[in-house]
Amino acid sequence: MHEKERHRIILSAVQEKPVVTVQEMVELTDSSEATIRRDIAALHVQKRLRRVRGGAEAISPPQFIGLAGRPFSVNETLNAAQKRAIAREAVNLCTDGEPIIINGGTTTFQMVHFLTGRRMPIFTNSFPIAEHLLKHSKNTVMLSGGTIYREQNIILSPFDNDVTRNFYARRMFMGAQGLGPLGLMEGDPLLIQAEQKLIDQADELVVLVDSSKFRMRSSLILCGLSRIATVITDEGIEDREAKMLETAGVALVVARRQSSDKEESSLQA
Amino acid sequence: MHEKERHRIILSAVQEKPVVTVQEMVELTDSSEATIRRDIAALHVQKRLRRVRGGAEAISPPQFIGLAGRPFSVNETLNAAQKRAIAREAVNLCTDGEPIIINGGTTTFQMVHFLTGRRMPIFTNSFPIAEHLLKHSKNTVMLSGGTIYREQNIILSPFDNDVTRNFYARRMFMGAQGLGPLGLMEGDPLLIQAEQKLIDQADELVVLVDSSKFRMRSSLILCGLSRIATVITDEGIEDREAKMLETAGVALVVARRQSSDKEESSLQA
DNA sequence: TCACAAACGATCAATATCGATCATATTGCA
DNA sequence: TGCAATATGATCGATATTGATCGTTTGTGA
Repeated sequence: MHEKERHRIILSAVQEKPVVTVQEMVELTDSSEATIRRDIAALHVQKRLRRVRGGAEAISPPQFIGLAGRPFSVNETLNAAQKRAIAREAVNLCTDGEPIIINGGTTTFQMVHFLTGRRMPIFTNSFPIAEHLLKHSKNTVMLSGGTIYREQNIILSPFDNDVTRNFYARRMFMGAQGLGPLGLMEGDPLLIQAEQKLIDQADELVVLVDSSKFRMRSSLILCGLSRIATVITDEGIEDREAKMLETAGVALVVARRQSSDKEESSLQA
Repeated sequence: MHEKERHRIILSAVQEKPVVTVQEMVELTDSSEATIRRDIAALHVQKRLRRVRGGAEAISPPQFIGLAGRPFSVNETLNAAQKRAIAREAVNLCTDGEPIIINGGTTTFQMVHFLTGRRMPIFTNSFPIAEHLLKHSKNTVMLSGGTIYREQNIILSPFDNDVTRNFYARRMFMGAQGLGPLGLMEGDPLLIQAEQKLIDQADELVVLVDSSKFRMRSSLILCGLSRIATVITDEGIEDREAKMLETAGVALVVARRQSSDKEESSLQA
């Protein structure tokens, strides 16, 4: 990873959250603490961000947290490391120029950081994802039309004859609330609606779920395992669960966390 | 491969990605590192790109142009006071609960400041308008689907059977590049396309133009005067121009610049 | 206040990149 | 074809960047 590239990612991360820790940037850029510190110092003298103990913050505090910041406050900080590692693997599956669909969600949102240097047509129903990609990348961004639901951060239209139906991609990336033998599960009916609109617009369905999702159950089934091409998860996946995916013919990618994190205790929480 | 050929490839790569490494260019052109370095050096002195350690980056944006910041930087600062006064009058026409359509543009963008305390369904094809309303108001925001064009800051879909067709409003607000006896004129074909999609989705068409627009001419006619219900402009409008509107049955609102602006007024100082 | 852990800055070795030089290949021209 | 001019590729020493280590500073909680 090169200096400019790192600077881009760091600045993009600082836009996201009011304050970003050195550790987070280490994970994002896959470089060392020392390098990140040097980068922060350089960007600080360039007045592109403000250096604070533990990390960096955006230069202009009157920035509203707004929409993009909201997903973080709820459940983002907890499994952030896993989600990022999973998102990194997801982006690694992509080839420049190849169209993709990204369904809104906190895990899929993490993909934006790794998409900054890419160049491809990206369709999404998530306003924050579109916003971030527009501001921090040169990808072609396509958005589904409809009402913006603030709580779920997605755009949804009651009409079927939408631009959505005209976009076709090789891969679609999505998160979920749970993943079991019956298939992909979601809790929010609104999300189900949004996802079902997109799910047939791509050849391969790639599901991004941290390993805790294998033990979650939910009332609403979105689709069966057979529809899923690939699952990306973290090292917490158990053999039994991996076996289940294998039996169903689902490819499995296990994302390893880059650095030695002591958040390993997050399982008991 | 010839020198010119490589230069073309390198420049195109730099346009697409903000930063390109020497290694990537080596793979792209199938030539050696030394050659690429020479090429980069040559293009650097020609100011066609900027040389950085490890590769090259695009010369133009050392900063992210971003989206929300752009409309202001171009021609916003100059006529900001007028535009804001016009936008205030436009919002004054609205009633809470009554759906409206706001077409993208620098003048219509100013409406967002006066919509913060309102509560109505707002449909727009402008990403910055949607972004601002989401972050700073509680209005219900609806967005048209499609590709986001960065230059014009609008969202446009090549398909007609869009969610757009299902939203109907009492009023639609739009700007224009010019307004003359022949009707409403626009310069950018892309904007024309976006506007024509929306124009029939509202009863009343409200046009926001500062008075200089009466003396502007443009090649593309969007619609005739008869289609326009109301024109909002500033005190610079001349009698002859006001007469023209009256004859065509267009209501005219002249926005006076308020010295009692609660916003930061650029006039006082 | 003290003890402890996290964050920091400095240093140094490992690595990557650069610039210069020279050998080789290609092109243009007589 | 032969020759000169130029472009390209390879090598190597010089330089810059990176990552790890270690001692110091800062913040936190008992």
